[in-house]
Amino acid sequence: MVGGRYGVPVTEWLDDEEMAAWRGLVDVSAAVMGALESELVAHHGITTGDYGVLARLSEAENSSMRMCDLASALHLSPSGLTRRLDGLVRRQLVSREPSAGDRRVMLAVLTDEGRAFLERIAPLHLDGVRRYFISQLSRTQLRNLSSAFRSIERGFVPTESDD
Amino acid sequence: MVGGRYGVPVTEWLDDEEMAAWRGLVDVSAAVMGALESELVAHHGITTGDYGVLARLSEAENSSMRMCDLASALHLSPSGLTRRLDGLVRRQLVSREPSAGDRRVMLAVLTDEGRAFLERIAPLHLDGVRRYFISQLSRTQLRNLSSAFRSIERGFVPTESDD
DNA sequence: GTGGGTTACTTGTGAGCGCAAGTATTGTGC
DNA sequence: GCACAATACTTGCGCTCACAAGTAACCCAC
Repeated sequence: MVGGRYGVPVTEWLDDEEMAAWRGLVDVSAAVMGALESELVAHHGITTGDYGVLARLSEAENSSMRMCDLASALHLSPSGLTRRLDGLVRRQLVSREPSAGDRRVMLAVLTDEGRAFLERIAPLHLDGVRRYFISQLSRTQLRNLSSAFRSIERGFVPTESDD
Repeated sequence: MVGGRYGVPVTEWLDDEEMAAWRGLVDVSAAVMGALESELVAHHGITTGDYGVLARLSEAENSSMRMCDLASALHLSPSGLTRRLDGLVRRQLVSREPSAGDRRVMLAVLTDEGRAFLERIAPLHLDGVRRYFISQLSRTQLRNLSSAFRSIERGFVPTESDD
Protein backbone atom coordinates (compact mmCIF):
# COMPACT_ATOMS: atom_id res chain seq x y z
CA MET A 1 0.00 0.00 0.00
CA VAL A 2 1.18 3.43 -0.78
CA GLY A 3 -0.92 5.46 1.58
CA GLY A 4 -1.07 5.24 5.35
CA ARG A 5 1.77 2.89 6.10
CA TYR A 6 5.30 4.22 5.73
CA GLY A 7 4.12 7.53 7.13
CA VAL A 8 3.63 9.13 3.75
CA PRO A 9 -0.09 9.65 3.23
CA VAL A 10 -0.80 10.08 -0.45
CA THR A 11 -3.53 12.71 -0.39
CA GLU A 12 -6.76 10.79 -0.39
CA TRP A 13 -6.45 7.19 -1.47
CA LEU A 14 -9.40 5.47 -3.11
CA ASP A 15 -11.82 3.71 -0.81
CA ASP A 16 -12.83 0.13 -1.45
CA GLU A 17 -15.87 0.86 -3.56
CA GLU A 18 -14.03 3.35 -5.69
CA MET A 19 -11.12 0.99 -6.14
CA ALA A 20 -13.39 -1.90 -7.03
CA ALA A 21 -15.14 0.14 -9.69
CA TRP A 22 -11.88 1.43 -11.15
CA ARG A 23 -10.10 -1.89 -11.22
CA GLY A 24 -13.30 -3.41 -12.52
CA LEU A 25 -13.31 -1.10 -15.51
CA VAL A 26 -9.69 -1.82 -16.31
CA ASP A 27 -9.91 -5.56 -15.80
CA VAL A 28 -13.26 -6.11 -17.46
CA SER A 29 -12.48 -4.12 -20.55
CA ALA A 30 -9.13 -5.91 -20.92
CA ALA A 31 -10.67 -9.34 -20.37
CA VAL A 32 -13.69 -8.88 -22.62
CA MET A 33 -11.82 -7.19 -25.46
CA GLY A 34 -9.04 -9.75 -25.22
CA ALA A 35 -11.46 -12.65 -25.41
CA LEU A 36 -13.31 -11.16 -28.37
CA GLU A 37 -10.05 -10.45 -30.15
CA SER A 38 -8.89 -14.04 -29.71
CA GLU A 39 -12.13 -15.48 -31.01
CA LEU A 40 -12.27 -13.20 -34.00
CA VAL A 41 -8.67 -13.89 -34.97
CA ALA A 42 -8.98 -17.63 -34.43
CA HIS A 43 -12.21 -18.04 -36.37
CA HIS A 44 -11.93 -15.46 -39.12
CA GLY A 45 -8.40 -14.13 -39.14
CA ILE A 46 -9.46 -10.57 -38.50
CA THR A 47 -8.60 -8.31 -35.60
CA THR A 48 -11.14 -6.31 -33.63
CA GLY A 49 -9.46 -3.23 -35.06
CA ASP A 50 -10.30 -4.28 -38.61
CA TYR A 51 -13.73 -5.40 -37.51
CA GLY A 52 -14.35 -1.98 -36.03
CA VAL A 53 -13.57 -0.31 -39.35
CA LEU A 54 -15.97 -2.53 -41.24
CA ALA A 55 -18.69 -2.14 -38.62
CA ARG A 56 -18.46 1.64 -38.57
CA LEU A 57 -18.47 1.89 -42.34
CA SER A 58 -21.47 -0.40 -42.54
CA GLU A 59 -23.41 2.05 -40.38
CA ALA A 60 -22.37 5.13 -42.35
CA GLU A 61 -24.27 7.11 -44.95
CA ASN A 62 -23.04 5.52 -48.19
CA SER A 63 -20.99 2.84 -46.52
CA SER A 64 -18.27 5.45 -46.57
CA MET A 65 -16.60 7.87 -44.20
CA ARG A 66 -13.90 10.49 -44.38
CA MET A 67 -10.65 9.17 -42.98
CA CYS A 68 -10.48 11.74 -40.22
CA ASP A 69 -14.05 11.08 -39.05
CA LEU A 70 -13.45 7.37 -39.09
CA ALA A 71 -10.22 7.78 -37.17
CA SER A 72 -11.82 9.70 -34.36
CA ALA A 73 -14.80 7.34 -34.22
CA LEU A 74 -12.36 4.48 -33.71
CA HIS A 75 -10.05 6.25 -31.23
CA LEU A 76 -7.28 5.94 -33.79
CA SER A 77 -4.65 8.40 -34.96
CA PRO A 78 -4.68 9.46 -38.63
CA SER A 79 -1.52 7.50 -39.35
CA GLY A 80 -2.86 4.48 -37.54
CA LEU A 81 -5.96 4.50 -39.68
CA THR A 82 -3.96 4.92 -42.89
CA ARG A 83 -2.03 1.71 -42.24
CA ARG A 84 -5.04 -0.17 -40.97
CA LEU A 85 -6.85 0.73 -44.15
CA ASP A 86 -3.86 -0.43 -46.21
CA GLY A 87 -4.52 -3.95 -45.01
CA LEU A 88 -8.26 -3.79 -45.59
CA VAL A 89 -7.79 -2.35 -49.07
CA ARG A 90 -5.31 -5.10 -49.88
CA ARG A 91 -7.94 -7.63 -48.84
CA GLN A 92 -10.47 -5.72 -50.95
CA LEU A 93 -12.84 -5.29 -48.04
CA VAL A 94 -12.58 -1.52 -48.25
CA SER A 95 -11.63 0.83 -51.04
CA ARG A 96 -10.22 4.33 -51.02
CA GLU A 97 -11.96 6.95 -53.06
CA PRO A 98 -11.12 10.61 -53.39
CA SER A 99 -13.89 12.89 -52.22
CA ALA A 100 -15.57 14.87 -54.97
CA GLY A 101 -16.05 17.98 -52.88
CA ASP A 102 -12.66 18.25 -51.18
CA ARG A 103 -9.63 16.80 -52.89
CA ARG A 104 -7.67 16.58 -49.65
CA VAL A 105 -10.15 14.05 -48.39
CA MET A 106 -10.02 10.32 -48.93
CA LEU A 107 -13.15 8.33 -48.33
CA ALA A 108 -12.96 4.85 -46.93
CA VAL A 109 -15.70 2.87 -48.64
CA LEU A 110 -16.97 -0.54 -47.64
CA THR A 111 -16.88 -2.77 -50.72
CA ASP A 112 -19.53 -5.37 -51.48
CA GLU A 113 -17.07 -8.03 -50.44
CA GLY A 114 -16.47 -6.08 -47.26
CA ARG A 115 -20.15 -5.97 -46.46
CA ALA A 116 -20.60 -9.63 -47.25
CA PHE A 117 -17.63 -10.51 -45.07
CA LEU A 118 -18.91 -8.38 -42.22
CA GLU A 119 -22.33 -9.95 -42.41
CA ARG A 120 -20.71 -13.34 -42.27
CA ILE A 121 -18.55 -12.66 -39.23
CA ALA A 122 -20.80 -10.31 -37.27
CA PRO A 123 -22.76 -13.18 -35.71
CA LEU A 124 -19.65 -14.53 -34.03
CA HIS A 125 -18.63 -11.16 -32.74
CA LEU A 126 -22.09 -10.33 -31.48
CA ASP A 127 -22.37 -13.73 -29.91
CA GLY A 128 -19.13 -13.02 -28.08
CA VAL A 129 -20.34 -9.65 -26.89
CA ARG A 130 -23.43 -11.33 -25.54
CA ARG A 131 -21.61 -14.26 -24.01
CA TYR A 132 -18.86 -12.33 -22.25
CA PHE A 133 -20.70 -9.15 -21.49
CA ILE A 134 -24.43 -8.75 -21.97
CA SER A 135 -25.68 -12.11 -20.81
CA GLN A 136 -23.80 -11.71 -17.53
CA LEU A 137 -26.00 -8.75 -16.66
CA SER A 138 -29.62 -8.29 -15.78
CA ARG A 139 -31.64 -5.83 -17.78
CA THR A 140 -31.47 -3.43 -14.87
CA GLN A 141 -27.71 -3.74 -14.61
CA LEU A 142 -27.45 -3.10 -18.33
CA ARG A 143 -29.48 0.08 -18.05
CA ASN A 144 -27.51 1.24 -15.03
CA LEU A 145 -24.29 0.58 -16.85
CA SER A 146 -25.32 2.63 -19.87
CA SER A 147 -26.40 5.49 -17.69
CA ALA A 148 -23.14 5.41 -15.75
CA PHE A 149 -21.15 5.42 -18.99
CA ARG A 150 -23.16 8.35 -20.28
CA SER A 151 -22.40 10.24 -17.08
CA ILE A 152 -18.70 9.63 -17.52
CA GLU A 153 -18.72 10.63 -21.17
CA ARG A 154 -20.35 13.90 -20.27
CA GLY A 155 -17.20 14.72 -18.31
CA PHE A 156 -15.22 14.66 -21.55
CA VAL A 157 -17.25 17.15 -23.52
CA PRO A 158 -15.23 20.18 -22.36
CA THR A 159 -11.63 20.31 -23.54
CA GLU A 160 -9.52 17.90 -21.56
CA SER A 161 -6.20 18.90 -23.08
CA ASP A 162 -5.69 19.86 -19.45
CA ASP A 163 -2.12 20.19 -18.30
CA MET B 1 -26.46 -1.08 -40.41
CA VAL B 2 -25.60 -4.65 -41.01
CA GLY B 3 -28.81 -6.31 -39.95
CA GLY B 4 -32.27 -5.75 -41.32
CA ARG B 5 -31.60 -3.61 -44.34
CA TYR B 6 -30.02 -5.31 -47.38
CA GLY B 7 -32.10 -8.39 -46.67
CA VAL B 8 -29.34 -10.15 -44.78
CA PRO B 9 -30.41 -10.43 -41.16
CA VAL B 10 -27.39 -11.09 -38.99
CA THR B 11 -28.79 -13.46 -36.38
CA GLU B 12 -29.92 -11.23 -33.57
CA TRP B 13 -28.46 -7.76 -33.62
CA LEU B 14 -28.00 -5.89 -30.36
CA ASP B 15 -30.88 -3.77 -29.21
CA ASP B 16 -30.36 -0.14 -28.25
CA GLU B 17 -29.71 -0.72 -24.58
CA GLU B 18 -27.26 -3.51 -25.25
CA MET B 19 -25.46 -1.48 -27.87
CA ALA B 20 -25.27 1.56 -25.62
CA ALA B 21 -23.75 -0.48 -22.82
CA TRP B 22 -21.25 -2.15 -25.12
CA ARG B 23 -20.14 0.98 -26.95
CA GLY B 24 -20.08 2.70 -23.58
CA LEU B 25 -17.59 0.22 -22.22
CA VAL B 26 -15.35 0.54 -25.25
CA ASP B 27 -15.52 4.31 -25.49
CA VAL B 28 -15.31 5.07 -21.80
CA SER B 29 -12.36 2.83 -21.13
CA ALA B 30 -10.51 4.24 -24.13
CA ALA B 31 -11.29 7.82 -23.19
CA VAL B 32 -10.49 7.52 -19.48
CA MET B 33 -7.31 5.51 -19.93
CA GLY B 34 -6.17 7.77 -22.73
CA ALA B 35 -6.69 10.88 -20.64
CA LEU B 36 -4.86 9.40 -17.66
CA GLU B 37 -1.99 8.28 -19.86
CA SER B 38 -1.58 11.76 -21.33
CA GLU B 39 -1.57 13.42 -17.94
CA LEU B 40 0.89 11.00 -16.45
CA VAL B 41 3.28 11.25 -19.38
CA ALA B 42 3.03 15.03 -19.57
CA HIS B 43 3.54 15.64 -15.86
CA HIS B 44 5.93 12.89 -14.83
CA GLY B 45 7.22 11.22 -17.94
CA ILE B 46 5.88 7.83 -16.99
CA THR B 47 3.37 5.67 -18.81
CA THR B 48 0.35 4.09 -17.18
CA GLY B 49 2.01 0.76 -17.90
CA ASP B 50 5.01 1.67 -15.76
CA TYR B 51 2.74 3.21 -13.15
CA GLY B 52 0.81 -0.03 -12.98
CA VAL B 53 3.95 -1.99 -12.20
CA LEU B 54 4.94 0.36 -9.39
CA ALA B 55 1.42 0.42 -7.96
CA ARG B 56 1.08 -3.35 -7.93
CA LEU B 57 4.47 -3.83 -6.36
CA SER B 58 3.68 -1.26 -3.70
CA GLU B 59 0.69 -3.32 -2.65
CA ALA B 60 2.58 -6.60 -2.57
CA GLU B 61 3.98 -8.50 0.36
CA ASN B 62 7.57 -7.29 0.45
CA SER B 63 7.15 -4.75 -2.28
CA SER B 64 8.03 -7.62 -4.54
CA MET B 65 6.30 -10.05 -6.85
CA ARG B 66 7.27 -12.95 -9.03
CA MET B 67 7.46 -11.92 -12.67
CA CYS B 68 4.75 -14.31 -13.75
CA ASP B 69 2.31 -13.18 -11.06
CA LEU B 70 2.98 -9.56 -11.88
CA ALA B 71 2.50 -10.20 -15.58
CA SER B 72 -0.91 -11.74 -15.15
CA ALA B 73 -1.99 -9.09 -12.67
CA LEU B 74 -1.16 -6.49 -15.31
CA HIS B 75 -2.67 -8.33 -18.29
CA LEU B 76 0.81 -8.49 -19.78
CA SER B 77 2.69 -11.29 -21.51
CA PRO B 78 5.90 -12.56 -19.89
CA SER B 79 8.03 -11.02 -22.59
CA GLY B 80 6.15 -7.76 -22.35
CA LEU B 81 6.84 -7.57 -18.64
CA THR B 82 10.51 -8.43 -19.10
CA ARG B 83 11.06 -5.42 -21.36
CA ARG B 84 8.88 -3.14 -19.29
CA LEU B 85 10.92 -4.03 -16.27
CA ASP B 86 14.13 -3.33 -18.21
CA GLY B 87 13.13 0.31 -18.35
CA LEU B 88 12.13 0.51 -14.72
CA VAL B 89 15.34 -1.19 -13.61
CA ARG B 90 17.37 1.24 -15.71
CA ARG B 91 15.62 4.09 -13.93
CA GLN B 92 16.31 2.32 -10.64
CA LEU B 93 12.67 2.33 -9.65
CA VAL B 94 12.57 -1.44 -9.53
CA SER B 95 15.26 -4.05 -9.06
CA ARG B 96 15.47 -7.67 -10.11
CA GLU B 97 16.31 -10.20 -7.47
CA PRO B 98 16.56 -13.95 -7.80
CA SER B 99 14.12 -15.81 -5.61
CA ALA B 100 15.73 -17.72 -2.76
CA GLY B 101 13.31 -20.61 -2.93
CA ASP B 102 13.12 -21.15 -6.67
CA ARG B 103 16.03 -20.19 -8.83
CA ARG B 104 13.94 -20.04 -11.97
CA VAL B 105 12.05 -17.16 -10.48
CA MET B 106 13.00 -13.53 -10.67
CA LEU B 107 11.39 -11.15 -8.25
CA ALA B 108 10.56 -7.62 -9.26
CA VAL B 109 11.22 -5.48 -6.21
CA LEU B 110 10.15 -1.90 -5.71
CA THR B 111 13.21 0.09 -4.68
CA ASP B 112 13.12 2.89 -2.15
CA GLU B 113 13.43 5.35 -5.00
CA GLY B 114 10.58 3.56 -6.71
CA ARG B 115 8.36 3.88 -3.69
CA ALA B 116 9.27 7.51 -3.22
CA PHE B 117 8.57 8.19 -6.87
CA LEU B 118 5.25 6.41 -6.72
CA GLU B 119 4.20 8.30 -3.65
CA ARG B 120 5.07 11.51 -5.41
CA ILE B 121 3.10 10.80 -8.59
CA ALA B 122 0.19 8.80 -7.18
CA PRO B 123 -1.76 11.93 -6.22
CA LEU B 124 -1.91 13.06 -9.82
CA HIS B 125 -2.99 9.68 -11.04
CA LEU B 126 -5.62 9.28 -8.35
CA ASP B 127 -6.83 12.79 -8.94
CA GLY B 128 -7.28 11.86 -12.60
CA VAL B 129 -9.17 8.69 -11.75
CA ARG B 130 -11.48 10.75 -9.59
CA ARG B 131 -11.87 13.56 -12.06
CA TYR B 132 -12.55 11.47 -15.15
CA PHE B 133 -14.30 8.55 -13.55
CA ILE B 134 -15.38 8.49 -9.96
CA SER B 135 -16.62 12.03 -9.50
CA GLN B 136 -18.90 11.63 -12.52
CA LEU B 137 -20.85 8.95 -10.67
CA SER B 138 -23.16 8.91 -7.70
CA ARG B 139 -22.35 6.54 -4.88
CA THR B 140 -25.18 4.31 -6.06
CA GLN B 141 -23.89 4.26 -9.60
CA LEU B 142 -20.47 3.37 -8.29
CA ARG B 143 -21.83 0.44 -6.35
CA ASN B 144 -23.91 -0.72 -9.30
CA LEU B 145 -20.90 -0.50 -11.54
CA SER B 146 -18.76 -2.61 -9.25
CA SER B 147 -21.44 -5.21 -8.97
CA ALA B 148 -21.90 -5.32 -12.74
CA PHE B 149 -18.16 -5.75 -13.24
CA ARG B 150 -18.08 -8.53 -10.70
CA SER B 151 -20.88 -10.29 -12.58
CA ILE B 152 -18.95 -10.06 -15.81
CA GLU B 153 -15.73 -11.28 -14.26
CA ARG B 154 -17.51 -14.34 -12.94
CA GLY B 155 -18.13 -15.32 -16.56
CA PHE B 156 -14.40 -15.70 -17.05
CA VAL B 157 -13.65 -18.12 -14.27
CA PRO B 158 -14.24 -21.24 -16.37
CA THR B 159 -11.80 -21.85 -19.18
CA GLU B 160 -12.62 -19.65 -22.14
CA SER B 161 -9.96 -20.98 -24.44
CA ASP B 162 -13.09 -21.95 -26.33
CA ASP B 163 -13.00 -23.51 -29.73
C1' DG C 1 20.11 -39.89 -9.50
C1' DT C 2 18.86 -39.71 -14.24
C1' DG C 3 15.35 -38.78 -17.95
C1' DG C 4 11.26 -36.27 -19.33
C1' DG C 5 7.77 -33.07 -18.68
C1' DT C 6 6.60 -28.55 -16.70
C1' DT C 7 7.45 -23.88 -15.28
C1' DA C 8 9.86 -19.25 -15.34
C1' DC C 9 12.13 -16.11 -17.65
C1' DT C 10 14.70 -13.93 -21.72
C1' DT C 11 15.67 -12.97 -26.63
C1' DG C 12 14.47 -12.67 -31.76
C1' DT C 13 11.10 -11.14 -34.71
C1' DG C 14 7.19 -8.90 -36.52
C1' DA C 15 2.75 -6.26 -36.09
C1' DG C 16 0.23 -2.15 -34.45
C1' DC C 17 0.15 2.48 -33.25
C1' DG C 18 1.41 7.42 -32.16
C1' DC C 19 4.26 11.53 -32.97
C1' DA C 20 6.64 14.45 -36.00
C1' DA C 21 7.58 15.85 -40.54
C1' DG C 22 6.31 16.17 -45.34
C1' DT C 23 2.93 16.95 -49.27
C1' DA C 24 -1.30 18.46 -51.20
C1' DT C 25 -5.45 21.09 -50.97
C1' DT C 26 -8.49 24.51 -49.07
C1' DG C 27 -9.65 28.79 -46.94
C1' DT C 28 -8.46 33.87 -45.54
C1' DG C 29 -6.69 38.48 -45.59
C1' DC C 30 -4.93 41.95 -48.28
C1' DG D 1 -4.42 36.71 -57.17
C1' DC D 2 -0.80 35.80 -53.65
C1' DA D 3 1.04 34.90 -49.28
C1' DC D 4 -0.04 32.37 -45.04
C1' DA D 5 -2.48 29.53 -42.04
C1' DA D 6 -5.34 25.49 -41.44
C1' DT D 7 -6.83 20.88 -42.75
C1' DA D 8 -6.40 15.94 -44.56
C1' DC D 9 -3.70 12.49 -45.42
C1' DT D 10 0.80 9.83 -45.82
C1' DT D 11 5.60 8.40 -44.55
C1' DG D 12 9.73 7.87 -41.31
C1' DC D 13 10.76 6.43 -36.99
C1' DG D 14 10.58 4.64 -32.41
C1' DC D 15 8.09 2.36 -28.73
C1' DT D 16 5.25 -1.37 -26.92
C1' DC D 17 3.70 -5.77 -27.04
C1' DA D 18 2.69 -10.72 -28.29
C1' DC D 19 4.22 -15.14 -30.18
C1' DA D 20 7.76 -18.47 -30.77
C1' DA D 21 12.04 -20.40 -29.64
C1' DG D 22 15.78 -20.86 -26.41
C1' DT D 23 17.79 -21.53 -21.69
C1' DA D 24 17.66 -22.64 -16.92
C1' DA D 25 15.61 -24.78 -13.00
C1' DC D 26 12.32 -27.65 -10.82
C1' DC D 27 9.53 -31.90 -10.12
C1' DC D 28 8.31 -36.65 -10.58
C1' DA D 29 8.75 -40.94 -11.64
C1' DC D 30 11.50 -45.17 -11.65
